[in-house]
Amino acid sequence: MLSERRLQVLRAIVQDYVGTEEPVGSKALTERHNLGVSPATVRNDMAALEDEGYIAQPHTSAGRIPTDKGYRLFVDKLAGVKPMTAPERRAIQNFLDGAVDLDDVVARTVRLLAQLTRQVAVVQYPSLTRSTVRHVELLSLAPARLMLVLITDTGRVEQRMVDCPAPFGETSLADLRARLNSRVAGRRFTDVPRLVEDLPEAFDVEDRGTVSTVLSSLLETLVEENEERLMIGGTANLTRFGHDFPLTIRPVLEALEEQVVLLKLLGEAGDSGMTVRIGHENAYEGLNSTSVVSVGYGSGGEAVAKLGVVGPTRMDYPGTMGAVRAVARYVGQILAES
Amino acid sequence: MLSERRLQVLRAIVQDYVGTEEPVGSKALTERHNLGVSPATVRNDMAALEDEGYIAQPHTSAGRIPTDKGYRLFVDKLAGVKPMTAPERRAIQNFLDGAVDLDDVVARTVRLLAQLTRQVAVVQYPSLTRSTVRHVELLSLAPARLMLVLITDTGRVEQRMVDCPAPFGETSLADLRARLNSRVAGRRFTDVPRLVEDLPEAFDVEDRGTVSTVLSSLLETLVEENEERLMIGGTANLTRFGHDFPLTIRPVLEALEEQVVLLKLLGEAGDSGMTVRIGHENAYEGLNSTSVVSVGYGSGGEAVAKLGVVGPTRMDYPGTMGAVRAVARYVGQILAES
DNA sequence: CCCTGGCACTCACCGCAGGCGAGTGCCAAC
DNA sequence: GTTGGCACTCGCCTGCGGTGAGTGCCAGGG
Repeated sequence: MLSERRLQVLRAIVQDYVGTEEPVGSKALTERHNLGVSPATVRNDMAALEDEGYIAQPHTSAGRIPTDKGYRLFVDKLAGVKPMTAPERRAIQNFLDGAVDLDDVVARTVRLLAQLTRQVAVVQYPSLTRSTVRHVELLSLAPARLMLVLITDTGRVEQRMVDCPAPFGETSLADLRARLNSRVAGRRFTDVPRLVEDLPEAFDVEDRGTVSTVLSSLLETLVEENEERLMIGGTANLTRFGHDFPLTIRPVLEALEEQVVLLKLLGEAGDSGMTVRIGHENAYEGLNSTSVVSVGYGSGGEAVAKLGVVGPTRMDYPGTMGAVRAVARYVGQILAES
Repeated sequence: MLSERRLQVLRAIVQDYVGTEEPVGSKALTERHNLGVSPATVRNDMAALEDEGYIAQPHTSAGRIPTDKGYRLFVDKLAGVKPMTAPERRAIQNFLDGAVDLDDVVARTVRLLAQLTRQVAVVQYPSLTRSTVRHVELLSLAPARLMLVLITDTGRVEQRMVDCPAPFGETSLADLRARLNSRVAGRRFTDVPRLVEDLPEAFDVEDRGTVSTVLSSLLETLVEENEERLMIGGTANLTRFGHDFPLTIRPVLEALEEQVVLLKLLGEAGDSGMTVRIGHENAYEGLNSTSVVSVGYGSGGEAVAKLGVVGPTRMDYPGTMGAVRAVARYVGQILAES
């Protein structure tokens, strides 16, 4: 177990390194933080921290930089979440309040997060599978061709064509529409399959085929996970990364383009509370020198999707976590209102 | 007027520079292209080309590189559009044929373009203002709250909430829905305002307020230009740019995030045929060292939106133009079929 | 008049050596 | 356990020739 002072030293190293982006030495540490001990003592502590794998030196005779393990300890034990100031909170709220529809909410959230954290922001569209149904609409486009429109409580709209096995009259259509809505409106997506199971039985024999087709189409829409979409922003912030450019930035850009990767990443993060994945903790290789801070957000108390930021492992964790948490909170509010 | 051989020299310079990314000298030119003259002669020609502003030397005693003006001449007079090979065309078609809906078409197109050109691809969603209406749907969410859903022939769906001045009965709603669709279904967006002008008059006095509200909401949706969306991909290709990194890449990433800028850029490009904007020809400063190749695409003979790529001025113009044109063509076909 | 070979010149790039200084590890003393 | 001292390491910067690709100019030949 590390002594209290050694933890303080580690904290100071992380803070200084994040600030200056340069390896930090024992002398500079004692000057900038009043630890009450001499550089020599700090050197001993640093040697111990290095033995434990919390810090490392890029070259002999250079200062120390935190390792992923060091950051991990810092995040878990040494740093809190820095709350947003009142003006910042107001700014967030004002910025998000102007949104006119779901796309706009997501777009604004991405911009906001990117600006606040000066890093790459990732926002997942509210997931279908965890939302509730606001309305199901059926439109007749041709005698045997319907359009199914699904509207969620988060304002998302999914549509899909349905080719019917047999022509389907307007009366039957209205009937189906009414029955469908009375059963599923306001219900959670996960409950829908159970709720509509026996619906075909209420219809005439000749219509049952069509009803079944519509229903399976509806269910497909519900489970279609690959419809999970993302919005990304603030990629220009990647240029602030470091000096060793192309090598660092390239795999990150590639990862960001692979939405599958990002979705997986967000999916793996814990469902409740904030998750911080540091460097090699990210399964995807391209993100081995970045950290991902993510958190769920949702309209009720329940998370329907996630948002977060991707940045260098050398990031201001307390500030970033504060911003991510605050934004998630306000987005949740906005969604609940609309 | 430049002699034929000088044009050949310019063409050779552009080709070599694009290939090697290094300033090209007189000796190397005569070796790689059989111009039939000696290096000394080429030097004279180069001096002339430099006087005219088509090429420049980064430093005294270095080779020449083309200027924006040089590229312009190259694109206009010296280079054709390199057609895709048959296998490439098949690959494009196969890749796009798998798309299941509009989002997917656009997403696939972006990926495809980015891969083919190894540059940043930009695809505009089919614009509302030039498409036709497939269906308008009205849903009653609450007594005085409706949802308006607009479905276009390109498969795009726009929705919008409407708060009514007075409660609106189901019968009136069905009536409005029917009348609205009979007037606008299949018509072009630009014609809609004229077609629905006198619609409120057909309704009872107490409903007219609501009908007007719905109609103005519909018209708003139609003209709302900022709803024009873009999809961008292949940003990782920016890392292939050059050696002088952060400086070059940053403003480009910033420009790409500003969808407004890109939309303006695409909008300014000619409506028909392919447009190439080279370096400083782009109004936006951040793109002064890039070229934008864009072209309209559409389901009929008519362009409903644009797509293109953004890359360094030092790009393979014939190849890029060929890819952009081919992709636009196939996307048009796909849209027409669906 | 245009092309060509020759020639002197420029200047970016490379590798090398030397000096500087931040930072370290170790040790003896408190 | 802490401290000051000290020798050592090594990355970084700077200055310095050497090298070579490339140029501009000029005089001579088709």
